[in-house]
Amino acid sequence: MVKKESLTQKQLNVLRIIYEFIAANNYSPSIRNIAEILGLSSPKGVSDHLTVLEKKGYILKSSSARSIRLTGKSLWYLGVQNPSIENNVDYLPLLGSIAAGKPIFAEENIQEYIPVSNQIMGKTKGNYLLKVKGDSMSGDHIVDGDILMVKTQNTAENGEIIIALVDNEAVVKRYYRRVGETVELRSSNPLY
Amino acid sequence: MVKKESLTQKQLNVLRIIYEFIAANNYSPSIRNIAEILGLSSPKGVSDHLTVLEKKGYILKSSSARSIRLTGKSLWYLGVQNPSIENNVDYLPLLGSIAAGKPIFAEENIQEYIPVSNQIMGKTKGNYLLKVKGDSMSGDHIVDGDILMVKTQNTAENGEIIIALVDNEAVVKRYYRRVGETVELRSSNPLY
DNA sequence: TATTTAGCTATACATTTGTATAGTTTTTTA
DNA sequence: TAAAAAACTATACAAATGTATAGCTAAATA
Repeated sequence: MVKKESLTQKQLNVLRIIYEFIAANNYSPSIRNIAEILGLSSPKGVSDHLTVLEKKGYILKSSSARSIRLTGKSLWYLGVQNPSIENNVDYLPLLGSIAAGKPIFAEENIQEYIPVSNQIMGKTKGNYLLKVKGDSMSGDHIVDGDILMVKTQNTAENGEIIIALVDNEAVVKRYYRRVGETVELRSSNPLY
Repeated sequence: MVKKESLTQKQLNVLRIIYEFIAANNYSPSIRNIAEILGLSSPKGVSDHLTVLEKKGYILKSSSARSIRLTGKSLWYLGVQNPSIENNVDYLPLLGSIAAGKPIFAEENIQEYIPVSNQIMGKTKGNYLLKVKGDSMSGDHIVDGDILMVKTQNTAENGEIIIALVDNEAVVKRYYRRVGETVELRSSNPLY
């Protein structure tokens, strides 16, 4: 939970200067760069500001030179595009449903690439987005036209919603392991 | 047409290291950072590489610390996303549901900031994410715990799903304009 | 073959840079 | 009104950092 951390006028000013410097140069300002823009004669003033801004969650910094990064919070607060992203976004392919017989990962089936936050999807390789066709999973509120965020993994728990490849077509089902080697894939819509 | 000034294997390697460092840290590596990754004992070796890479148009640098930037040419050459300027995601606040009486935009209600692709949300200001509480809209497959992507606009069409502020609490309903000045907000779950 | 380029080592050096110490003044807040 | 927080000045310092000097070897080029 983000705490109530409003900024003073001067702190906001420092944040703006950092944003503008990065937008103009593509690398972080040094503490003395900021001091000069503000007209301050000592680096300590700016250093204090940066400490507060980091504590309030508006910037990230390390001890190495020119390493100030703006967080999502500050980018939203400033109402600007991010010149340097805090967390990476991964471009995931949006897979549609293609004619039977062709594998879903065929290039004709990639509709577009959409950036998805790692905060949402994590960094696992092989993740993708899948457009749902049909209403066989409407009992789980997965309906026609929905876009599923699919995590690729090797194992599944009983009862989990999984994507199975049946005859090269992707089907969304619940996974149930049964006695022996058989596996049941169940639709959540009783009509199926 | 971009002129392809070819790189040697080692120069390409340096370029890759710079890309990966920026992608991981969001700020440029120092010359000695690169030397360490390459296993070189002197900064001069890397410095020579950077001079060549800049002459060939793959990087930009200045004399200040950690100021290496990758050019469009090198990003194209590497076949990767731009690690320093990501202009197609906006950071949106994820709003939760708080105790009655407090406005939903209160800072205590901002749970985190999540980057969302402009391909999904567009670039409208004032957009936000809202965590759903309760099942009054389950008929529209909006259920407890879902995250809604909310577009801020001034008008609504009859029958559209909208977020209304009732006593400072956000409620998700369908919007129906009726004769006269009254407006009906309807739940999609008949139990409500 | 002669010359240039690529790719280094080792060392040195002047800045740049983040951080610290020790204060002062102003503005908020309780 | 007293205390705390914010916002500075001035100075110092070690570490980080880009750059330079003076070499070396191997590969590519003319």
